[in-house]
Amino acid sequence: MPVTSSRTTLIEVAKLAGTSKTSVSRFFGPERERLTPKLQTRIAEAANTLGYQPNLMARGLKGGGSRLLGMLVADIRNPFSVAVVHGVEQAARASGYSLIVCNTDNDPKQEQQHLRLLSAYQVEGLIINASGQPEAQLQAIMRSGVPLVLLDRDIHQLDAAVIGLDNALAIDMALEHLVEQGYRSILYASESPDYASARQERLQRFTQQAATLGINGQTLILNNAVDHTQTLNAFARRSASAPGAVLCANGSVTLAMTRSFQKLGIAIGPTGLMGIDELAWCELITPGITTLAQPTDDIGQAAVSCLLNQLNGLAQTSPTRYRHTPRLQVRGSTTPKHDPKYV
Amino acid sequence: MPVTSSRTTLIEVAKLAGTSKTSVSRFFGPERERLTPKLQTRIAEAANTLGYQPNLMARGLKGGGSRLLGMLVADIRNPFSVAVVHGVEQAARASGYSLIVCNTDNDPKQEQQHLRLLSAYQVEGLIINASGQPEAQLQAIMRSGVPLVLLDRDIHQLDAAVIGLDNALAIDMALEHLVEQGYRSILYASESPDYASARQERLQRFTQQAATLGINGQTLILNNAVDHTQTLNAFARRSASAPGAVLCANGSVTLAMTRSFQKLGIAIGPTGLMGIDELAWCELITPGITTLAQPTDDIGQAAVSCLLNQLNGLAQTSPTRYRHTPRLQVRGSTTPKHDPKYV
DNA sequence: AAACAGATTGGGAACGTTCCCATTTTGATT
DNA sequence: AATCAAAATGGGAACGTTCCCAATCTGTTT
Repeated sequence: MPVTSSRTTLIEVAKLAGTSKTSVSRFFGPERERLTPKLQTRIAEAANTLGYQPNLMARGLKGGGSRLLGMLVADIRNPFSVAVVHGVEQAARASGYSLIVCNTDNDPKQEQQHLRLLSAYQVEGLIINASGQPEAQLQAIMRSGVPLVLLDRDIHQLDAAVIGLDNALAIDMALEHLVEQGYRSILYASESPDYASARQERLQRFTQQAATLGINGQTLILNNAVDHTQTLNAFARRSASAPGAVLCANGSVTLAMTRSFQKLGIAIGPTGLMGIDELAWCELITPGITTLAQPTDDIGQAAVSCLLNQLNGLAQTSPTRYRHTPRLQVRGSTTPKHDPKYV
Repeated sequence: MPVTSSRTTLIEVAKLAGTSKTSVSRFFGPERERLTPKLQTRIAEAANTLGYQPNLMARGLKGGGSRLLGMLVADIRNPFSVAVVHGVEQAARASGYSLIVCNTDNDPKQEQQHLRLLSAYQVEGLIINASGQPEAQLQAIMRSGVPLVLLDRDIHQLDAAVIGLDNALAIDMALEHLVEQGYRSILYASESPDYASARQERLQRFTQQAATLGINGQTLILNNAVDHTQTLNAFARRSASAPGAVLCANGSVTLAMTRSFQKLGIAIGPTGLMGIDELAWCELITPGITTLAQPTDDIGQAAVSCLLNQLNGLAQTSPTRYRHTPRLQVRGSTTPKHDPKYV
């Protein structure tokens, strides 16, 4: 056994098996069945003793396709993103694709760089959870024939499918639940919507529906420059007379709000607390935080199958939106202790 | 602008710039400085108007190296793993490498498959957080000259560097803190050590040090088959007379134990609770859970630089272990309310 | 037995790049 | 002006695969 053996190639396997490179190539491709059983075993043996691994770089070079999917994630430390990555990876693997995941840390600069990188690796499809609005780059990528799917966040002037939560429905479900529980005044807490379309949609639907339903709706835009505890405290104290609830636009907002509740000594429940995105610790905070869980595996799978459809020429007629339905996970944080005489 | 333009190549850029492919190749490689400024601008312009992207597959094929690092993660939904991935990615990017992350979901079968895949992509280095003991495969990879680093979990009979927490030190720090706080009886909760060397090391150090320090040390091995609440309950009730604490071997154990504390109505603090691994929610559980935070960014960086050293021929003389020091994050869960008359 | 169709196999070009080496250009020195 | 060294540039082979097409082999039909 050699101390350092450079990688074995197709040709060496062919030589050992006493056949041609073409046959070995076929053996490892989709045409294995065209080979005589005898030849197949001979090749299998040779490949085995040499420990042969096909070189996917070479395959990717010559027409065969790279069998790679690329994924751009805005924040890999966000549990929601990780859950979706997990779903995407499962689905990709199941279809014989591998995944390169790039994390942009919400930095448009890094986003641009990673996009260049991914297309340099000849990925066959791209799943984008954007931080900025890299429309120009993405348009160029689409023009070069690489299918592309947007995750959670839309991008203006880009004709691509968007996959994510049904944000309007989520807000509706949350409001319905909160109202049903007796809350009459609702504070919607969100990070700055900026370019994140999901945040925009949720915020917009909230203000719209609050008005329609005749709820006293307020919004609180988080922003590390400004301290939001004032607003929150005022809101909670007022709700001693009429129960109010805080609705959090996503997981990190839920984290921030829970922290603030504790710091300010606001009782959870009497003042309601609810969040979009399910998190492992939501059941641990007494009395448990009610959430809308996103079907992350479904979302990941949808992204991959959308890509695969495009790869197989089943291009959708027009860019579609795939809206997924959240699951309501009721816990104690949305049960006011009051006699619900305000209903 | 063509509706669908197949990818532009080096040659097309050369033609447009009125030069040879070699010069263009140099322009995009490390030899750019060897080119006349005039030629450089000419190439830059041509590449720009054509929107040229070097094809990394072709580069990887012909000697130039793939500039890819591979990483195998046992459980991507574990926040600790994600944090390390994040550190690795940062460090890799800083050195001009990209990262393919594969998640094995703790399944040795998938692990094997992903290892095959990664080496097929000609990764130049491999960072392995193993689920099983794929020694044979890893030995083959090392023999083929690909440097390799183990993360958190050692593998028998493999001469590779191991990077992770200084497990003995972590246990010592935890015990010291708990004893200082007045706890005299400590229950060490861990998942089954199996092949996970970090778990083994922690467990072993615990039993050893408990004996040395004259602490009443018990261990509780979690296991989804058996219900552990009995043991925990008995332990907590007994500690009404002499304060006891539960030490959790890692983040998921901390999660499980916190759940159990709540379900059984055990007061956190009077019965101590402490965990290895810092988690976002540990400060939210009243009165806050004391943790030993792992320096995940440092660990990720160490893994990459260890790989890079090997790539640059600075092979360490013998496989090393890089042991990192945890940071103690004290919170209320390790403050018994008792008058410390038992000290 | 000859002829033929179909299945099986093999040779060679091509993919887009890098690297070796040869060639040309530049500028300094005699 | 001639010579020479160094710098700059270019041509061609090679990397390991896939795919096209040609060559061979099998078994069946006339």
